[in-house]
Amino acid sequence: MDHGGVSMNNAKSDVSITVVRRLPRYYQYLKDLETKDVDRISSKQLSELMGLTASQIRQDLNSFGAYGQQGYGYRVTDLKKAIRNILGLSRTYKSVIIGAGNLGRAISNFERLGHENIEIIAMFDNDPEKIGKEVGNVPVKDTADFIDFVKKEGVSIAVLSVPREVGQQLADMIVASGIKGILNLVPLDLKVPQDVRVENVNITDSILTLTYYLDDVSVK
Amino acid sequence: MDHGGVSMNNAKSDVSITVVRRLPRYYQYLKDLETKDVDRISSKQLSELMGLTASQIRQDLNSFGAYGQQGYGYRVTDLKKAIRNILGLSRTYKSVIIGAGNLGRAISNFERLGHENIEIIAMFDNDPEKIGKEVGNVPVKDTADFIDFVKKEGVSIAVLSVPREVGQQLADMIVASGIKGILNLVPLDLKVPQDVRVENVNITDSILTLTYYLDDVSVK
DNA sequence: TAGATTGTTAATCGATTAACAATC
DNA sequence: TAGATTGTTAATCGATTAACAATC
Repeated sequence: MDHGGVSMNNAKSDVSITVVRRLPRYYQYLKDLETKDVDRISSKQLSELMGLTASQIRQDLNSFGAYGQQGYGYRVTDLKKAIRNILGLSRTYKSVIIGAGNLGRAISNFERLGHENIEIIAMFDNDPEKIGKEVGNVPVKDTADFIDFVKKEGVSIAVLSVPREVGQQLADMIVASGIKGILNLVPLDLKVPQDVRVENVNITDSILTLTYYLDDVSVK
Repeated sequence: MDHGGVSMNNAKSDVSITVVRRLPRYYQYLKDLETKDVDRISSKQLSELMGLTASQIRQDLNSFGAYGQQGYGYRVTDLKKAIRNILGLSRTYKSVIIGAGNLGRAISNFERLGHENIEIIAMFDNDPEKIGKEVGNVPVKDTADFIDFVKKEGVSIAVLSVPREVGQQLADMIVASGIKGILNLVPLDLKVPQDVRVENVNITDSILTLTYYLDDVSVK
C-alpha cells in the first residue's frame, strides 16, 4: 500500500473498510458515555461494553493515531471528538433524498443527522401530489429539477429510496449531478463510476439473514 | 469441517456469518437471471456480474453442498431454489412491526417480503391515534396487547422501529413474548439472551461511513 | 515509585484466492 | 472424446488476538 509521497499520513485507503464500519459504533458509545459523565475509559472497559476485545479496540484506534494515554486509558470527550473528525463530521454535508415515500420521509425525520452536520435540504419525487409540499421542514421538489438544484446548492450526499424498477436510472441521474456519495436503500446493486461511493442498506436482505438462523437445523 | 455424525449435515454454526450474509445477494441475482430466462450460469459469469471471484462463489456455495455440474455450471432455477431453502424460505414467518412510524410503515409496504413467505400480520404502537387503524392491509394494535397476540398467533419475527429511548424496553418485551428473531432498526445495541437472534440495520451509521470517505484526505 | 494501560510487534486464526484433479 | 467447469485442497492474504516493552 503506497503512501503517495508528500502530503498524506493516513490515506483513506490505508484503513480497511472493516475498521471504518466500526467507527460510527465507537462514536455512539463514546457519546453515550459522555452523556453519563464518564470522562475516562480503558480499552478493557470499552471492550466489555461493546463486546469486542480490548486488543481490537486499541488496534482500531491506532490505525488513525495515538489517542490514549499509557497507564490511564482514553479521555472520553477527546476520543469522541477525534472520531468525529475522522468520520469527517467537522464539516457540513448538504444532502437530499430521492423518493418521498415512507422510507424517504422516515430518514428526513432522523434528528440525529442534523446533529451530525448532515443537513437534509430537499426531497425529490415525481408524484405531482407530493411536489411543492413539505415533509417536516423539508420541501419536496420535482425530480426534473434535481440536477440544477444539486449544482446550485452544492449537495454532497444523495439518499436513494425509490422503487427497485427505477433505482439504476435515478442513480445515473445522481451521478450526472456530480454527487459523490450515495446512501442506497434500494435492494439493487447500483452501477456507478469508481469515484462515487455507495453505501448499501438492504433491509430485505437483513430479514433473509434472520430467517436463515431461525429456520430449524435439520437433515438437508 | 465435521459433519456431526447422526442427524445433521451442516449445522448453522458451521458456516460463517460472512458467507450467510452473501446468500440473499446470490438469491437476488439468481431471481433476476431467471426473470431474464437465463437457465445456466458458470461461477465465472456470475462472478463478473456480482463483482466477486469465481473461486469465492464456488467456495460459498459448496459450504452448503454441491449444487453445480462439472463442465456445465449451475442451473439457475435449481440453484435459486436451493438457496431459497438454505435461507429458510420454504416455511412461512409470521412477523410484526413494533412502531408504526414512517419506518415501520415503509417496511410493511415491502411487497417482496410477502413473496418470500414473510407475512407482516400486525403493527404495534402506543399512539391512540394510530391504534385500531390500518396501514395497507395491516392492522395497528395496542402495544399493551403485544405479548398475548404473539403467543396466540405464533409470531416468529419482530421488526423494531421505535425511538431510541424506548428501544431496549421494547426489545425486552419482544424477548418476553418468546420471539427469537429481531430485525433491529433502532440505532442501539440491544441486550437480548443468547438464543435470540438480532440483525441490526443502522441507517445513520451507514451515512457516517459515507462521510468518512467523502471528507477530503489531508494531513492529519 | 509502582501500577496500570497504551502502542505496537508477533502469533494465530479465518477468509479469500489460486490451482488442479475429478468429472460432466 | 475433448473441452469446460465444478469441487476441493493448498497457498496467500488480511484481520483478530496475544504478548509485552514503553510510558504515563
